[in-house]
Order: sequence, then C-alpha cells, then structure tokens
Amino acid sequence: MGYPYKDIERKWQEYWESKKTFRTPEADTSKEKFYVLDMFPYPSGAGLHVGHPEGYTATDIIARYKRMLGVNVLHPMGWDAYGLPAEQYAIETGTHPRITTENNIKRFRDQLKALGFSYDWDRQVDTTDPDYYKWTQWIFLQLYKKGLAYIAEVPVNWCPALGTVLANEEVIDGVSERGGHPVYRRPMKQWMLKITAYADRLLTALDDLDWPESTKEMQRNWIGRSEGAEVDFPLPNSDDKIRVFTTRPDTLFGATYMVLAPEHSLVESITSDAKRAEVEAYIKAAARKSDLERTELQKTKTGVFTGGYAINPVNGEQIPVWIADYVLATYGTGAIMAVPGHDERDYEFAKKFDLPIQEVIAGGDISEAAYVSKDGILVNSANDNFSINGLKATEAISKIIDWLEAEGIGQRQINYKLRDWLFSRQRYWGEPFPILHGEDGEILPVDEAELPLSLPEMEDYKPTPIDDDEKDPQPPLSRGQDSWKYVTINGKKYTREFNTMPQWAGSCWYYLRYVDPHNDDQIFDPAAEKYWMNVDLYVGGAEHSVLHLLYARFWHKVLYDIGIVSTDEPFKKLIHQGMILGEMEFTLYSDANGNPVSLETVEKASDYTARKLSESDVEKKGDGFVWKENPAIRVDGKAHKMSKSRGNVINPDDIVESYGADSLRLYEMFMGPLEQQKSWSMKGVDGVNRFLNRAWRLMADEYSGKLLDQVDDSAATPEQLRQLHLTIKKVTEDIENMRFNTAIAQMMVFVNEANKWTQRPRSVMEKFILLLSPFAPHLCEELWQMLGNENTLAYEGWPVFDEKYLVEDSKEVVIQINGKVRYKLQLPADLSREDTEKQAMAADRVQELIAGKNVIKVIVVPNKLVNIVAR
RNA sequence: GCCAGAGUGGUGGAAUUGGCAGACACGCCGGACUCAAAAUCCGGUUCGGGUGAUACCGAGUGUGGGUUCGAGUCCCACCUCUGGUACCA
Repeated sequence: MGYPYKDIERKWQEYWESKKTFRTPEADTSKEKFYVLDMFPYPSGAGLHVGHPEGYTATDIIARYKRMLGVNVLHPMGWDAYGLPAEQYAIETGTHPRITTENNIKRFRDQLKALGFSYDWDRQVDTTDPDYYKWTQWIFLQLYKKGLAYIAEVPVNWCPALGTVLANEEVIDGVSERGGHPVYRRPMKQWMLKITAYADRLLTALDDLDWPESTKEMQRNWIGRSEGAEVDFPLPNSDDKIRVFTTRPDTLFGATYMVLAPEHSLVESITSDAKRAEVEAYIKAAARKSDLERTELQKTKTGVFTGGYAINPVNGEQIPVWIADYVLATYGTGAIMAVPGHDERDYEFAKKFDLPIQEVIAGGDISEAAYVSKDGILVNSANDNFSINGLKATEAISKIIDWLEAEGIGQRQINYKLRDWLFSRQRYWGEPFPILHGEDGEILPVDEAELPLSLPEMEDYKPTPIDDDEKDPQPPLSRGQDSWKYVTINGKKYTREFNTMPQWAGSCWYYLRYVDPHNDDQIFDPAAEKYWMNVDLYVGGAEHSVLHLLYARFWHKVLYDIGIVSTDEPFKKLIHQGMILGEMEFTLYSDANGNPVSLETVEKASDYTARKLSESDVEKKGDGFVWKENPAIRVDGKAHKMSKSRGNVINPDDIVESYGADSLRLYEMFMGPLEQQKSWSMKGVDGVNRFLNRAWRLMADEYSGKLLDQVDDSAATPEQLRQLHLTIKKVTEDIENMRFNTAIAQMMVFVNEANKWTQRPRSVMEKFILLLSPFAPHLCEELWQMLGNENTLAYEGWPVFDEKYLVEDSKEVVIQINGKVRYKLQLPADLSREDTEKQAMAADRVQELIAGKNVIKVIVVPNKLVNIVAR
C-alpha cells in the first residue's frame, strides 16, 4: 500500500552512486563554501542505531539545501574504527580486528547508503587505515618535537579488567567509561600529552564559539581554572617547607592544621617514629582503594596524624600535619592548609578528629557549620606588622597576597583541574607509537619517511594480565615478532614502543583529512585546508562534550601553532542531537502476594514484580498515570533508553523495509526539536508516511506511478501562489535555523491545501518538490523526473520567496475588551491606527459589549488587534 | 550539594521583538466508501457550563506572587524532571 518507495529508493540510490552526484566540488575560492560534518561513528557489530540517522538527516538536509543555493558543499563520512569491541571480539574468536572492522564498516556504509545521505563516499576516511594513521603518527611526532609529548612515571588509572590504563576523562564515578569496570590508581611509566600548556587558550577561546552553552560550561568546569595563591609553611627543625595552594589566602590566620595527600613526598620525613606504623598502614590502605571505593566512602572522612608540625607563616603558630585521602595528590600541590571555620570539608574533618576551629570571617555561626562566604568581614587576622581585619574577603585576598609576596613566603598562582592527557594504552588495536627506545634510555622518534609504522601481525591480542604490583604490565605488542620489535640503526639496538595510542587519537583530526583524503605526500594540501576549514556546522552527540571535543581542539591549536592549519579553532558551530528513547512504557508493580501496589509504595523495584501495561490500560490523572482497572493505583509511565535488555530497540533497517528511508528521515526530523530528547512512536512513523503518500498522490497515481491529469501547465491562482510562497518562506527560514519539525508541519499544511485543488499547476508543484527534496530526496527525485525533468534536482535552484504573493486585501483584527478576545473584524489591510480604532469602535457588537462602561483607553496594533479598556 | 536545560490537551509538539494558546501530527469520536475489513476521504476533538445546533459564558501553559492595557513569553520566590559534575582546597 502507498507509493512504491522500495523501487524508487533503490533506483535513485543507484543513480546518485553511478553518476557521482554528490562528488565534492574542487576548492574554488571564487565560490562560497560550506563544510557540514557529522561526528563519524564507531562501526560497531550491532549496526546502525536510530540515533545515528537523527543527526545525519539533519546535516544531510543542510547539505542538500546549501547545494541548491549554489554553495560548494563538503559533506563527508568516515569511521572511527579503533576501539575495544573489535579487539574483544578478536580475543574471543581469533578473528583479526581488521576483518571484523572491515565487515562492520561495510555494513554501516550499506545502511547509510540505504538512507539516501548525500555523502561524498570518495572522501571516506578510516582511522585504522595505514594511509590515514600514517598522519596520526606524523602529528604525534610533531607533538613530540614541540615538547608536548613526554614519558612520565605518574599515578595512572589502571583498569585490570580492560588490562589498560585510562585517561581521567575515561573514568566516570570511579569505573571505566567503557564497560563500567573498577579503576585503581598506581604509578606507571606512560606517554603524556601536555594539554595543560593549552589550558588557558582552550578556556578563553570557548567564549567566541557558537556552541551549546551547556557544552561550553562543561569544558570550562573540566579545565577548572581557579585563582589563588601558593603559600609556604616552614617545618620546625628542617629546611623543608610544605607548599599549599589556596583560593582563600584571606583565611590564612584561620589555618589550624594541615593535610597532605597520602602520596605526598614529604610524608615520610615529617612522620614521627611513634606514628610511623599507623601512617604507613593508612597509605597502604589508601593506595589499595579503587577510585570507586574512594568516591563511595567520601561521606566519612578518614586520616591520621603524622606526629609532625608545620609553622603557620602569618602568626608563627605550630600546627599539626595530618594525612588524609580527601586531599588529592594530583591537584594543586597535594597539600592544603585546613581552615575548618570556613571550609566544609575541613570543618567535617576537624569535628571528627577534634581539631581547633578558629573564626576569621565574621557574619556566620561556626558553632554548627563552616561559614563559607566572601561577604563577611575579616577578624582575628593580624600579627605585629600586618592586618587585614575589617576588610571584606575580596580586598583581603589581594592585600595578603601582596604581603606574602613582599615577605617571600607566597605568590599569586592560577591552578587548573585539567591534567596532562594520558596518551598510551596497553592494547593491540590502536595506532603504534612511532618511537624507538635505546638500551641506554634514549628515545628516538621514527623518521617521518618511514611512516606509517604498521601494527605487527599477531595471533594473541589479549592484554597482559597484571601479575604483580611492582612490575609494569607489558602490552600485547611486546609479544610481536622480533623483526617488528627490534631495530638496529647505525649499529645501535633499539626496541619499539609497545603501547598504542588511545581511540581518541584518530578522531582528533579526521575532519582535517576530509579536505584532501588521498594525499600521500602531506597531511593535506594547505590550499584545500584554507578553502574548506573551518567546519561550518558540526553535529553529534552531547556525550562528546568533553573528551573528543576538548582533545580535538587541543590538537588543532597545536597544528595552528606549527603552521599546519589556518584557524585557531576547528568547529565554528556545534549542535548536539537529542537522544532518542524507546516508546513510552507503563509499568504496574505488584507485591510478593501478587497484589498490585501504587507507585508511591515501590521503593526498590526489585522487591516487586513489574508488569507492562498497554497505553489503553492506563489513564492520566494529575501528574501521573493510574490503572484503569483500579484508578487508586498509580503506575509508572516513562520512556526509557533503548537497550537490548529492555527489548525496546528500534532497528532502522526495519523502518526502511516497511516504510522507506524517506519516511524514516522525515519522522526523525518531525519528532521534535533536534536538540531535544524524544521518545520513539511507531504511530508517528505512520503519520509522516501518510503525509508522503498524500504528497505522492497530489501528482502521481498510487499504483501505476503515472503523472495525474490534474497536474498541468495551467496558470497558478493567487491563492495557490500564496500557499506556495508561505511554504517557501517558512521552510527556508526553518532550515536556516534547523527547526525541521516546523518546516515539515508547513509542508503538511501545503499538501492539505493542494489536495483540495482541482488543477495543480506544474510550476507550483515543481517548487514544492524542491522544498521537500532535502527531507525526502528519493520521492522528490522521482516526482521531479515524472514532471519531465531529465537531471537530478540536487543542483536545481532553491525556490525564492516573494513577499508580493502574500499581500492580502484585508486582515482579521482581534477586538479585546480588557484583554479578553471578544470579537473579530475583517478590516482593510494597512489601515491607519486612527481608522482601525474608529472602525472597531463603530462595530455594533463592540458597542454592545461596552454598553454601560467607561472607555478608559484604547490600544491599537494595526493589522492585528484593538484592546479596549473599559470599566 | 553545585552547574546547565526544561515543565503547554489523552500523546509528540506549535506559538522566538509581550498581542487570537494548542499550528502540524498521533490517538480518540462520528460519518462516507465496503458484504466486511484494511486503506482512503470528510467532520469533530483543551477542560467545565450552555444550546436542537449555533451563539455565548467561565477556567486554563508546574506552584505562589509581581510588572503591564495585555504574560506560555518579562521579574521574584518555590516545586518537579532531564543531562552533567562531585572532596579540585
């Protein structure tokens, strides 16, 4: 039933492919360009998910629209193909990850082609292709040469289950982002990238980006700039000092004790003999905790006294030094001055261990809780030659820093939460580092001419299980063939680096390779880069708000500094498509005896049995839903994330099969605003499919596909032109603003109107087809051809809106009395303010409504409304 | 806790300079076509009054206040939800 979408879609996909309709035009500086980019997918074995076509359809509409405006469009697609699943599959089955990856890529590409996206497939990139990762390795060498890549023995996030270390950004709530395995801290020798050198630039450049505010804010928080001071606390009987970082040096007089991170280098020397056993036990226990345990146990503070003291430099008091794991070794100096009166964490710690609490800011009550404020006045903050008493915090901060600097015991300091990027992984399926290690510890970069450095062939891809805490685990590449592992240069023996790069490496710069993807001699032709960059529109999921988008910006800035790219930032405008949830589900809970219970009583769903209800079993009541059989019982109504275990996954292939690609595209755009989270509805797919059928039947016979007699060369009526131009205006504006749902709504209005016409002028219908074509390209190409056009419509001029067709002789003017609509009047268009008021007041109905009242005021908005204020 | 965003019919959502709340679609109800069903077409559909049917009246955009001739839209306070983040000194 319905229009023959299957034949049409196959036909046009073959046409576009064989004619290379969407080949990217050559860089031509005399022509405007538009670079519209999707976040390239990881080609997983599960195939395409309905979330993918959401963003891809949006960018495809923009790309097709821009082409019709005569703009040169770059609209590419590729594969972020390194990653754990292919490797894990290889470990289980022995299939080489390259094979798995190739198969998955083929499947993904077929699925994307079946959706009619206008990608230039000749420009596809694949991060696992040696022709591509050659240049990923090349960029790494540039980073190394700039001193931005270094090896360091650092505390890392070690994930035993994955057999690899992870970047801070890949650890969420103490478990790995992929797989949710526990993560432990341990020191290891690893490659690091000095992203911290770019912290300030990464932060300030955010202000000028046309990005979602939430994403910019997340990056700001992640970079975490804070201004303050470093202050030295001398130790008695020693030349050592404990240096702390604080954002509140104004509270220095309130520092009554100090805390070091358990890993701090001074812990050993400061600890008294009497406390040594206790301190060592605490350090060991802290090291053993996973980040997850550390996070979970954060409610209660732990720590031990070292037996040592330090001297508060502003008042000479000896204060005790503790160690506690609430102080992080990786932030600031790994040590803090504790001001329990004015910091919640220090307050809690001081209460628990009965440490003194000193008030230095008046205005709060520190007998119950810390008073954390910058509004109070400083008290108890003076020594023999210095005082900040009576000042507000902001003034006191700068005054005391000046004093500290003059005395040589402290200075202004800016700190960032951002850490250097841990860049090596103990995995097989990743880019090998182009680095050689001499036996004497020499680090020798591989000559650029020898790139790409390919992965060695191996049979066993398993990560090495950690055998003891002392030795660093050896990555899989250490088990490669000797011919790969060992290199002799000028008689000197070298061993290759056995770590591989993280998955983020390839995605840090793929958007640059698209401008010139087959260049063997250089990373890309600078002229092509200059023409196509920046990316004008970048669409992808919000889950990449920090990781990918921060790393890519970092690499881009480095490439800019060494003159490889011409812009400081890669992505001018960024949009996140909202997640698509499964269909709305209603759940009724029953207790152990099988009696249905109301939602309020269900605390842990596991104690109750859940039963799915259909929409017809429930009824809306108040904020929620109740069970129709017993309206006293509230049921849970919610849309959930699509997941295999929940069984609510929608496969795009099935939708294409039973409704066609155009319906899927249109539905995903019609669901609601692109950025918003939405839940799937099969009924909604029916709706847009019905619309496409109606559009088809305006022009073509449903079954034979022949052009209808009503479509002819007759002259368009003013009403037809009005409807058409209304639609041109609305659709054009909505595409520009990426409001696809309302653009589609307007086209539905047009189809409903046109359905009533007995004659449908070809000139009008052609324009409508062009408007619809970015959304439903297959259907429109077919109709376009049926109307007698020979070529693809992909490069036809976009219909131009003309105001003159919308001019009306008369306008409906709303008459309000005291702000309420009471009457409507048809008045000549562009009537003056005075005449509008005169006509409105003259109307019989208006006189009737204001009879017996005093007219106090009349507000007139010409062509629109008259509000009569009467008492 | 903190940061960001959002609360509109039975449902998804419209209403971007304050000016007819509910476009468009789903669902539902009624009708046409049909032996029947599907598909399709036509009409109705915020809620509550009111009417034979219109007309008409009242209420209504999370809650409470405010500004205004006029508030979904602006201001203040609060509630709920979604996403992010969490000992960052």
